[in-house]
Amino acid sequence: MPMGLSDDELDRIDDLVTTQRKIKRGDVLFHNGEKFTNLFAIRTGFFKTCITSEDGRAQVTGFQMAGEIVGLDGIVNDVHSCDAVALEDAEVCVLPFDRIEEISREVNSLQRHVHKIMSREIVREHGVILFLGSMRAEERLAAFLLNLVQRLHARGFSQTELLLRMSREEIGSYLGMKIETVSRTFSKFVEDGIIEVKQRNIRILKTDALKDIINPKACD
Amino acid sequence: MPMGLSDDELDRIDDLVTTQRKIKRGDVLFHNGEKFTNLFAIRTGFFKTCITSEDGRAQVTGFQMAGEIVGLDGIVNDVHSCDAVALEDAEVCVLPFDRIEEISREVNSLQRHVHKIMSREIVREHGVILFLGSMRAEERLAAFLLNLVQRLHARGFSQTELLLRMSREEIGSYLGMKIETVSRTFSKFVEDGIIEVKQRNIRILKTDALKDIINPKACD
DNA sequence: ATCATGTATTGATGTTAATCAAATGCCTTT
DNA sequence: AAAGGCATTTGATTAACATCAATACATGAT
Repeated sequence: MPMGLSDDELDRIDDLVTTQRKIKRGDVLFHNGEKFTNLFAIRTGFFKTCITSEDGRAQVTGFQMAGEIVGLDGIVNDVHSCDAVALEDAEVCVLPFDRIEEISREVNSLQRHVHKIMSREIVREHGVILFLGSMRAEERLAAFLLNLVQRLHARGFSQTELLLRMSREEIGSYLGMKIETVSRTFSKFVEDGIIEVKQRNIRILKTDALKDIINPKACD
Repeated sequence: MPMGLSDDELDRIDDLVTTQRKIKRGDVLFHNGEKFTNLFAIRTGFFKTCITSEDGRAQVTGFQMAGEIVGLDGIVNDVHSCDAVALEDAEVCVLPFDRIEEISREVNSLQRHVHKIMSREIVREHGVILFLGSMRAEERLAAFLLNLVQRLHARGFSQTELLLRMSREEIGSYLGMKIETVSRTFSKFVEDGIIEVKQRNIRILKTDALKDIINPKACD
């Protein structure tokens, strides 16, 4: 939370971060139906959030990495409505939400920050809705890879290389396609010389080609 | 906003609702790229929100009716990232967001309310992601109809009859399917005796059948 | 009422991705 | 190293939906 804050304000925010929690790969940070009391700021590691409908249909709704906040779904009904699962060993800061509300009454910049985080999540989901509603398989995977690499780059990682923390199945669930289609689409990108794939290691050879797939160049 | 509030608190919230705005059918309440300053509470009428990607792909992200709030997408970057269009003549309360932040510092229940509204929108979008990612055409349309009629019923309207405010095209965009598929799916429901359709008037004959479509009964 | 325009339905065909099925490769355990 | 269990890839077929095309219907303007 890098903002111009007074010492006093910083102290207040320090109060907020009381506990940390370590989560092992595969473990659940919170699950659907669990009482909501905390938001979680991811310090290290990688998570997925997923919902399950009554009939057992599962859907990955997002992948979260260091610096991002999970748990916002729980605020509305004081109950979490999705699961958050660690895709690798992780550490999170536990942020009691009643404390957040309390402090954000006094520290304007925290209040603003909380609002922006929630709004950002809404806008992010708009993007997911866009690609699920209107893109074909290749476009979805291209958008997914570009989004991941862009977020990783913002954290100081390579713009061209990434290690997928999730399985093909989880990618498929997120992108609304079956595992076979995910695999075939990766293979197609490799054939076309756009990426290299070694298991979960991806090297992007032609970023522009990925962009072109999503946003085909008008030729007239 | 029905909550136990003191007179003083109610006065503060009255302050908030300074202006009302009338919007004609087809007119835009706010559009992508416009500076964000206000949220809008829908008093009467019906809206759609939609985003457009760079290459002109359009996607309806939601339909909003009386009592719901639009504009939350604008908070994160102080710029709206979608369009809100009236599908019928409408009236909205204009809620300056800086005033909301100011007052919600003092009136805890307003603060809580704002947080819940934003969280509710996040959870709603999870639901959209679920059906876009994992449901087939019939399931999507069934879920759409049930959701609409349930929201209308909560506002005192019929549980079985509804007037669609949006075109087949807009339904299709929201549900990630083409207009022809929307039309065919309506026709199929009519053939099956599940609904009656007269243009945009829908009468639901078998609510349970719609529920079964989404959530097929296990038979073993 | 008639015409024009936009909206919706229906039919025939094509494309995309799902499904079914098998094989391959990787990683862990013994 | 061998065996077993997953995850992934690849191939063949099918199902779902999109596209193309034509028609019907409804609404508003003249």
